[in-house]
Amino acid sequence: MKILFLGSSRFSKIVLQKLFSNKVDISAVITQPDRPSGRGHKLTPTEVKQFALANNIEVYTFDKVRLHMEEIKKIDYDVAVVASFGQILPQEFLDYKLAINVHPSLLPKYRGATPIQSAILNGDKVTGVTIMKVAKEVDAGDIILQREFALNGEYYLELEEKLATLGGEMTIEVLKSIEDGSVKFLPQDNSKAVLVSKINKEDGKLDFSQSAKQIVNRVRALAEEVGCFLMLEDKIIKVYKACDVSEKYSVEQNRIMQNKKNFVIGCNGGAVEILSCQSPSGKMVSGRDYINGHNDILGQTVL
RNA sequence: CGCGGGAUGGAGCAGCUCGGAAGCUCGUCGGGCUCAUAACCCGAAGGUCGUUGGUUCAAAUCCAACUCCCGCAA
Repeated sequence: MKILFLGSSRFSKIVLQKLFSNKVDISAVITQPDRPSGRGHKLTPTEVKQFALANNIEVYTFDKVRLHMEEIKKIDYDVAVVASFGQILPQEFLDYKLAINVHPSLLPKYRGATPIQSAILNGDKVTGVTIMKVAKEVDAGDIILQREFALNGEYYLELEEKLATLGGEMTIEVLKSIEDGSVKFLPQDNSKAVLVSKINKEDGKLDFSQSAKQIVNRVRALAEEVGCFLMLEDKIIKVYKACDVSEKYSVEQNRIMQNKKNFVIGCNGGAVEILSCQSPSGKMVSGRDYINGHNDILGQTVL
C-alpha cells in the first residue's frame, strides 16, 4: 500500500519519521512552501521537507493543494495520511482517494488548531490520539481508531512528541486494517464536540490571581510555543518552567520573594517557583541565576 | 540587506551617557557561631572586561571592523 503524506509541523515530522522507520511505502510528501523565518528572514523549509529531503523521499511544496490536483493525480498512492498540514483540503482531493488524519486529542473533544495545548491548559489527566477519515468539516470525520494517553506533567513539546509517536504507530495499524479490509468507521457525536481556536501572544501572560496549578499548566502548555511571561513595573520576564510550591512556601499574592535562594511568586492560595526564565534579549537561565543578577525585583509586585 | 538587545572572575548582573585604581547577588575554598542547617558572621582565592586595530598621557568606558549569543517579527 502506497502512502501520500501531507504535513508541515514538528508534529507531522515525528509521525512521518515513525512511518518511514517502519518501512511504510511513502510515494511522496506534500508540505507547505518554504517561508522566510528566523533572524534575517532566511527562507526556511518546513521540518517535514527537511526530513523528506534527508531521506530521499519525493517532496512537493504546494501553497494551495486545490491548484495542484493534476500533479497529485500523477502521484501513485493508495491512501493519503494527513498530520497537521495547515491547509484545508479541497473536496476534490477528499473525493479522489481515501484520506486519513492523525489528530492529537480524543475527538470530538478539542477539534481545531490547538488540541495538545488545550489538554494541558485545562489540566486534563487524560488525552489521546484519534485517527479519522478526513471530512469537509474540520476534524469532524468518522473515527477509525482512538487511543488514550495519560498525562504525567509533560510540557508541550514533550507531550507533542509522545502523541505524535503514538499517532504514528496507530497510523500503521490503521493502514493495515485498510489493507485487509477490517477497517471500520465510527461517526463522531457532534453534540459533544469541543472546538479550540488558535492561541495568541496575550494568552501567554501569567495571572497570579489564578491558582498555582492553573499557572503551572499555562506554562507547561504555552511557554515553549507562544511563550509565557510576567510583567513587572519596568520589565518583562519570559517564563519557561515553573512548579507549584504552595506546600512549601507562603507568599503574599503577586509578591516576588526569594525563598531558600529560589525565585518564588505568590499566587491565589499558594506559590509558584520560577525554575527557568529569561530577560528580553538575555539567555535562558535558572530562576536562581536570574535572581542573582536581578535581586532588585525581590519584594516587587507582578502586574 | 526585516527590527532590536547582548558578550565584564565558575553563574547571573551593575559599571559605559560625562575615559583615570574591578563592583553587586551567588558559587567555591578556609575559619567562626550553632544541637543543627541550604540560615548567620569573618576571611581568601579567582578577571587578557568577546577578538583585532584606532584615538588618548590614560580605554570595560570613545571610534572602526570581525566573531559568537539572544529577543521580536514571520
